[in-house]
Amino acid sequence: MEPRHTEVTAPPSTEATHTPHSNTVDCRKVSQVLARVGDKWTVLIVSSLGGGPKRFNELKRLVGGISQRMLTLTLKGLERDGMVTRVVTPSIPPRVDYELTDLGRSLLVPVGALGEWALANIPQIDAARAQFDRSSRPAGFNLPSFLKA
Amino acid sequence: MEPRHTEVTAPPSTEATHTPHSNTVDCRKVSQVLARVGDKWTVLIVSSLGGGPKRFNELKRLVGGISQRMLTLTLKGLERDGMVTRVVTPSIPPRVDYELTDLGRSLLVPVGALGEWALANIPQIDAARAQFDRSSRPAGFNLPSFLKA
DNA sequence: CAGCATCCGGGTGGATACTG
DNA sequence: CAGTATCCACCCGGATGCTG
Repeated sequence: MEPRHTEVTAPPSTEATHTPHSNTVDCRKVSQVLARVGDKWTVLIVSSLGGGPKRFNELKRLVGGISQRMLTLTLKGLERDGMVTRVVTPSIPPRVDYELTDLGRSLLVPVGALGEWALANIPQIDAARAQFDRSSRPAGFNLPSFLKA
Repeated sequence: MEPRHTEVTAPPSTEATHTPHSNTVDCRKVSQVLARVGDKWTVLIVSSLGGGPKRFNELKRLVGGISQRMLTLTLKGLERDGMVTRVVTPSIPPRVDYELTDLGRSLLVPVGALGEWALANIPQIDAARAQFDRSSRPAGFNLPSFLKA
């Protein structure tokens, strides 16, 4: 699909030739971060870890509804991104603790802000949806499920 | 999959019986908003609209790499959520303008904060990824693509 | 306990062709 | 120009079974 949105805010000016990092790259990377934050489990896991280190099944219970597959995968992704640390205690039975890094904790700040926004504006969103559905649905059209939930 | 994470920060205490809205519901709705914000196109489109009203193909060019299908779908979803307005001018050729509502503009604030965070911390993330890949990849394992990009 | 490997269904989203 | 309709490939993510 090759996203190539050269810029979003400012028009391309002629002084963009000598800077080693075109903001195109930044824009792409920001989108990546947004995508990670927006994925189904990341925020839930990071939030759960906000209360301190947790073990694998402990997290599984806290998040609720996640499969081990996705928990493992998401944790590994977060570890790769430097958001969480994974500490193995080779005992029997084995013990693994996951903990937020400073980077992971710092992420909680803007994410929390977004959460606050959501909490404050969900009534408006719900109202808009209800009205939209009342006007448009009878005419016989519907959105794909992933945009409705 | 039925996410039922009763709480994320505080343990379930016995005083959660008389409030009409369990925070379970709120938590689910917040996740929905996060999912919307994190989806592939929403933020890009909302950001593009931040500079003022835009027409359909204008948006398509600004976002860059989006298919009309997804542009239409995402715009309709944003309209349903009360984030953008859609104004049709029945001329030949037809003209349709999309514009952010107050709600949509207010979303740009926390999203901008997240963007700032991303911009500030991407170097750290990249460094963590590079190191992680250097240590773990040789051993012969790899993450699914959607967690790597 | 803490995973990994495999299978597999459903949904997401791109490409293409057609309409008002 | 601004969409709609259809087809289809890919991959996310759940369920299950097996290891150390």
